[in-house]
Amino acid sequence: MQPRPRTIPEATVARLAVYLRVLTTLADGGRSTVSSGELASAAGVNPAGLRKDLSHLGPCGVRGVGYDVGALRDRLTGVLGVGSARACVLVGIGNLGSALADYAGFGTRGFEFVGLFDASPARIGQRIGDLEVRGLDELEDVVTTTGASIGVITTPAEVAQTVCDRLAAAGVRSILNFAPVPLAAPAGVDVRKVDLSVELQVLAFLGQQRVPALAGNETVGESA
Amino acid sequence: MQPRPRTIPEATVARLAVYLRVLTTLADGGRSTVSSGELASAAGVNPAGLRKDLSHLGPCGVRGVGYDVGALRDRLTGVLGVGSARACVLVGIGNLGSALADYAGFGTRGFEFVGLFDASPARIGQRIGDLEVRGLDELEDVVTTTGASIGVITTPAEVAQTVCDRLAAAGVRSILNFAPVPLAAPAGVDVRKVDLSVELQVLAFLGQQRVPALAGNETVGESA
DNA sequence: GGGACTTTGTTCCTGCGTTCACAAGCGGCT
DNA sequence: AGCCGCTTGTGAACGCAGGAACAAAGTCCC
Repeated sequence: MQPRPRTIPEATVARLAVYLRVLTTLADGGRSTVSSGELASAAGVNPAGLRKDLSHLGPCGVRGVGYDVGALRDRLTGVLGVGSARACVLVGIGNLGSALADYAGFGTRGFEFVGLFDASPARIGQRIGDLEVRGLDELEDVVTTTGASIGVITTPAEVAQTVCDRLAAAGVRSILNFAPVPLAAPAGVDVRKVDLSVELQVLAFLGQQRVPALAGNETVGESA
Repeated sequence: MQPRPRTIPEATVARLAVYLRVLTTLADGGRSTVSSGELASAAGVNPAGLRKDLSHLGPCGVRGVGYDVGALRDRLTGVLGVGSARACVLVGIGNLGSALADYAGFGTRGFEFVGLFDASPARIGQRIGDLEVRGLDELEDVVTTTGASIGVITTPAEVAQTVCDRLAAAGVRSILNFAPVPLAAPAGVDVRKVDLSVELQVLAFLGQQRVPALAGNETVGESA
């Protein structure tokens, strides 16, 4: 007797986040309703798939009309859990870490960095945005005090596992890993990996594989 | 009569890139052979899946022994097309773009940035690594001259499509897009998207969804 | 030289994600 | 009030990725 099953496929969740972004843009533009076709093309997905994704949160559209932009945006905000800002810590303030700490796309989406950490004394004390880089020894204190639930790892590969262990022990329950190593975490802690060099290598392979095909270029395709 | 079908699943290609990285590390350590189990655990995947992935490039192991580290590394290098360095251009030298331009993980993996571009006069002329940031008007010239086949977009969302169009017209055939918009490219041009804020939102959702479950933490799991 | 053990390569199967196609429902027009 | 067009929501089929189990093959030991 539960109207909607509690499990939403991970691939769907990723697309819901995209829909939310598009809806926010539409709402800022004063738009009141959207059809699934229009929303799907703005998000770069199939209209039927979009409707199926949205059906996971119960009926939220009006047949013959479409979806109410504001209502759907609020619904997605609630489901994705970005209604209240989430505290995040970032470990490893190299080039990539600095960029992420300053990345506007996070702050405007319900995420707030509450601690930046690095092992190098040269970086400790440096200011990025309105935060000061702290030493790794303060990691547990800050996580406990702020109740941060998300950790981002941009350290060298060699220390990533150690940092992961300390984050998990301190109470962080979700970890985004940019280091090129697989991380083992205790059950109850989610780890997602982003591997930038792998992305490039996949591209290189696809490009090389396509060369002998000599594909024509008369049509236009949608790519996510 | 083609011993190996020319199509390798994209998910497999991504893992092959990971295997290549692990193999390089092993080779540097002087290791001569590896078993699928060991390689799989180092890469964070299932042993059976690893063997299936490798089977796409024909038999390359010795039963009862394992895989020759050097030979397999060379084979993967060839298949992935990173034998010769690939020329890349990067458009949008903000925080993220600067970090990528300096990211060591690219240069050591067969990718070389040959051009950095930005629209802001304040950034033009700035040096990053051994390259100088150029104006967008030089984009086509540099792509043509260097024969760059890969483009990386780290611009604001508003101009990403325009940059994509210019890259494709100039001859770039693979594009890595960090801007939070779906890009349309001509057929024959591959586009891959990396959306950092979506990754965080998925993490936030998984974390919130897990709260009512109150999962125990007695076991240890592998997370990619 | 033969047997047993180890490890690969393959095959089957299960489950998930995606897509297509249709029925149900709502607003607007006559 | 009734009809029509439009759009959502859902059911079914297809294809793909992942995992487990089994057979082939090579090596080491007796």
